[in-house]
Amino acid sequence: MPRSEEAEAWSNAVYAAIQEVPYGKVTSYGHIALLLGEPQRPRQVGVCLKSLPNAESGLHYNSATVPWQRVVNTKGMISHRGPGSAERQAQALRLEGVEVRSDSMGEFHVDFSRYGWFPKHLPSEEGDGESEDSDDSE
DNA sequence: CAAGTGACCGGGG
DNA sequence: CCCCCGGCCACTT
Repeated sequence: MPRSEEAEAWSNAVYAAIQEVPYGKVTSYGHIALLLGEPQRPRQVGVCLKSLPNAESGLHYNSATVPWQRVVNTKGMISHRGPGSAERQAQALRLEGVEVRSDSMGEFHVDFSRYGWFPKHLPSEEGDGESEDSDDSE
């Protein structure tokens, strides 16, 4: 559990932001941090997910209400943090219709050009042929 | 209390 | 394209 109010506020913000990720879409830790106005702290986003309570916890934010599976790293890959954890995440995404393919190295990969959700794009990067991310109109 | 680690990211070599 | 390094900050040893 968080040690301070500030830490709890941060984790709550992280969970709320992740809930904004649409069903069947994925985003990155870094982008969640960006949405929270803290682009320099993608690691803290992961820390919060690590401490995400179980569905049985009874808390408002838990593994059943927060789509933790929709967050991967900036390379679109799922890192193996624990035994079977990556497979669990991959499976959860597949149930949402997200195509997750595994390479020979046992790592799972998602195609951002098809399932990526990045509502905020950095300025000063415009004009070049980036024919992706058409910003869904909900 | 100090040092190490990590569900990460971007830049430089 | 791959590897290494600094930064960030909570949590662990």
